[in-house]
Amino acid sequence: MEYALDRFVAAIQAALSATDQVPTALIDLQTPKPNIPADMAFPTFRAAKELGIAPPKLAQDLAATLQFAPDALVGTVETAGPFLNFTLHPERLAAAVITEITHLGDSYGHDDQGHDQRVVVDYSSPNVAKRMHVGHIRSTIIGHSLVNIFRALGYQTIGDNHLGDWGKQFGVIIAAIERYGRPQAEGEAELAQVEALYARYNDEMKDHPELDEVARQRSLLLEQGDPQARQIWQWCVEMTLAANQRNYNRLGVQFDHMLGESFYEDMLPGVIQDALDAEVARRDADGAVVVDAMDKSIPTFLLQRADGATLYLTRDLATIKYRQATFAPAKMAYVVGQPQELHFRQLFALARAINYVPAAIELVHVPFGTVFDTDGQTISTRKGNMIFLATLLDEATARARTVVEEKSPDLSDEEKDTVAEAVGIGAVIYNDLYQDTRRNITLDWDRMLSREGNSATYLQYSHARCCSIIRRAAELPDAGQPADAPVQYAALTHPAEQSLIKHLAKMPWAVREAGTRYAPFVLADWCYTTAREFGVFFEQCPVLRAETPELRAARLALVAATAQALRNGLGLLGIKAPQRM
RNA sequence: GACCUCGUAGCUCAGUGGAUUAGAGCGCUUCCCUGCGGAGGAAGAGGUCGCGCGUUCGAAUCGCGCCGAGGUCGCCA
Repeated sequence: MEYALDRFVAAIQAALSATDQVPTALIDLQTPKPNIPADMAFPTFRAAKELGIAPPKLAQDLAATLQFAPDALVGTVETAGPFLNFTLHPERLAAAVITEITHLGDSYGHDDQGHDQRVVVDYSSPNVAKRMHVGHIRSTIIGHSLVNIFRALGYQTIGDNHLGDWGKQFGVIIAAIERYGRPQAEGEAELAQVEALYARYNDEMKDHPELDEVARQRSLLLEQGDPQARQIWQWCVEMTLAANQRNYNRLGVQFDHMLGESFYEDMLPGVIQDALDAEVARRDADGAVVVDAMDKSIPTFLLQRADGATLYLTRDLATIKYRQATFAPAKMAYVVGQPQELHFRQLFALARAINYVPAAIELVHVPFGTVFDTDGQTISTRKGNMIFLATLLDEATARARTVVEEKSPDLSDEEKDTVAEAVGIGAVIYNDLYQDTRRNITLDWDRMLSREGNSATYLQYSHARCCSIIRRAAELPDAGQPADAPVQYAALTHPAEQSLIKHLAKMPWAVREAGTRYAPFVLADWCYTTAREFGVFFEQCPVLRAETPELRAARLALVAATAQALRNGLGLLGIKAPQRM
């Protein structure tokens, strides 16, 4: 895709090249800082040095000879010492950007850079027989947004929920259910009961060592495919999926695959053998399969225990092999907490060493920071400060509902519910996406559900205000402007209008950067700035009461474009944008 | 001890080689409701960009060394 700003940059590069005064390789354009009155700049330092000219002189010479097409998006060219500054042509930009947004609609900001390429995103990955908590929610929200972003960039995106559905703990769960019976509840409550049974069995095991033996045996039976053990396990998986699905539905999350750890069990002996054959792993004296340190930053690790059991890393290795063989993706991304950073470095290094994935394929760990409570403690059941996803969403929605009741009493009950859900869930999502995900975050209700400043509610509110203007415009009698008259974009000369338009033009760049950096916050930041720019415009530029019908029509088009772009941006973050709230 | 991430305003964070005044939000001090939704907008106070040395015409940004915070380091996931 080539958007207005892309054409602007391309025109500058072409014109600079055409002067024959500077080699194309030395043309390095930059977006200047906001205090510089220019939209694109060419700092001539490097080029001037290569050419043996003084930078200001080169800038002057270039400025004197640059030629642009009469319809180019370039407005003015000026030198500022060693800098060559370019501005956008205000009227042409306004027309170009607003028409682009109008024509592309929901796909404004999308791209085709991922054409013919696939990307696998591994995210959410909750454990079976456990409720989802704050850790999973970060993975779910960040991963979902990345899936949206890559899809928008034209990649065929495969979201895979790598369920923790295998392991020793199932021996205990099966034994517990046999001993105490299946819980009789629904959804999240049923899951909570299974958790309780698990804890109860573990407790009882301390005084009755024979129970430990039973659990061990059930674990073995499950691995051997015993029908009864298998059946209880299957029930756990389905029950967990059903409970989680409610959370996913509320968050708007859908997966293409839910291939849990159990799916890869049969492949494990094979990948261990692959590692041994490739001579990147060896069997040590105890019988464990060891991968020796490859590097200072990749210390020794194990692929198989001395007793023959496999490990987390073994399953992840099988997963990589499977994904490569099945999807042949250009990128594989793992949205997993920062504490597992070393694990992924080891995993990726090993996968490369065995040649499971070609060098051209990107293997990326997208780490996210830990969630702490307001006392700086990690969140855990043991500390009694655990917060589950369902509770979080309920609480957020309930709080939003109170505000909706207060601010918009005229909405119907049904509308209030819809808005409260959008606002509450939006706040939860935004809390995980508005800043660099690597940062540790503090779970602070007041901050998370804040409605002011850089918050989801503020963005949604800005969008609703746009919609309100559009709605009222449709109700007003026609102000003498025929509906099909061409919009006079040239009328949009107010600084607040220009600033907003320039910012709307940047959305495609924000989406691309969010993709290359695996950083949804880049897009969140774009949305926030959009809302701010609109806020200024809203105060300074009356739309419905504009001085002339032409100006009103042009501003209306700008408002509609703003709403569309903001809605698209929020959509990529996974946040709903109600028309009224 | 090694490795990873981070250290920017009272708090939470953007900016990660370029251009007199390093940007936001929250909080604080003032303004703006006879005007399209005040869940808004404007203005102000508040910063030796953890410390030091170096590279460069130029460093919050790159390199090295410290200090501080969080995390990880073969038989958990």
